[in-house]
Amino acid sequence: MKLSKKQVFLDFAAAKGLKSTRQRDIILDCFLSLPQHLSTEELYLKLRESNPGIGYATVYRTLKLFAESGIAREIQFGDGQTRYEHLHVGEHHDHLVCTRCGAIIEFENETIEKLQREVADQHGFIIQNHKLELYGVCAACNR
Amino acid sequence: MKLSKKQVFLDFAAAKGLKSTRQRDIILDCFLSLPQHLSTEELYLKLRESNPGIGYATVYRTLKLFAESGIAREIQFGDGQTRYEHLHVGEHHDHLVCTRCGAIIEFENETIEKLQREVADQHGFIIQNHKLELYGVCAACNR
DNA sequence: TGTATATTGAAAATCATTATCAATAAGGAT
DNA sequence: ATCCTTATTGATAATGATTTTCAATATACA
Repeated sequence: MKLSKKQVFLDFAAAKGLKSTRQRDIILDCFLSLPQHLSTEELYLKLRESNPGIGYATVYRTLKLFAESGIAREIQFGDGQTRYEHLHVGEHHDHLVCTRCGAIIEFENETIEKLQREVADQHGFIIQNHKLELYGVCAACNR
Repeated sequence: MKLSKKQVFLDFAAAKGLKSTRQRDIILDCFLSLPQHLSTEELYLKLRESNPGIGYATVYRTLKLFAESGIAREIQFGDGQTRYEHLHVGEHHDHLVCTRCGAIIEFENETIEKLQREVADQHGFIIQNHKLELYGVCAACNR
């Protein structure tokens, strides 16, 4: 059975000798309960609603830990803000980004992934991860 | 016959009513003579070697114009700096980025592009451009 | 309970980029 | 050639996101 993201992070923290803190627990629960692609600031504002005491720096630090632990991934859509999305180990998806309304649609395509691996092989390159984003106008915007 | 990038930019500038300036000419020549994927700062430093008078802001402004004119494209590899690469109209390539030595290898794959268009079609999405980067360890580094 | 160490929050610092603005340069009109 | 309008420049200040600093506090374990 697959471990929950929460457990994955707690294991990571334990292995790294991190102490468990109230703030990290709160941020973890909040992060997991919210939708994908949140920017640090969005999460911070959300957190403040129920926990006014939490500092900006702590949110930044904690999100970086999430990324390091593998339960989240940093993404950038060119708007100058780093966003974080949930991530199961081994899971991967790519994005359609609407340049008009900002909507983000996720997709997966195993054929594309296979071709990527072939390209990498041809160059003797070992892929760790990848990023694929298609920018354009979404269905709702182009009518 | 295909227009040179230099001519493409000059046409763009003329159409936009921009005045031609010594600085822009210098920056254009320098940019075109240097390799791909230069950051603004790298180009700025290179320029200063032969033209100490050119200001930082001018380099930023001019590179933005290059991107607007279509002869260059902004790319970001997650290191916090915007880079610019040369671009012929209609030309497109993707990147293998070595996370160990920082090497950037370009590739093109028409099959992947076709699949991308299919994915977009399925979502009623009109692609304007795309970004595909494979991060990993290059051949030179993994031996 | 004591102690070593990780963590926190507030504020200052940093880094890349952008805006401001007075001085200058270009390109046409006269 | 000179005037005039407008774009451009460079220095500097401002911005916005992220990081660092550091003293105070909390945690884990002996």
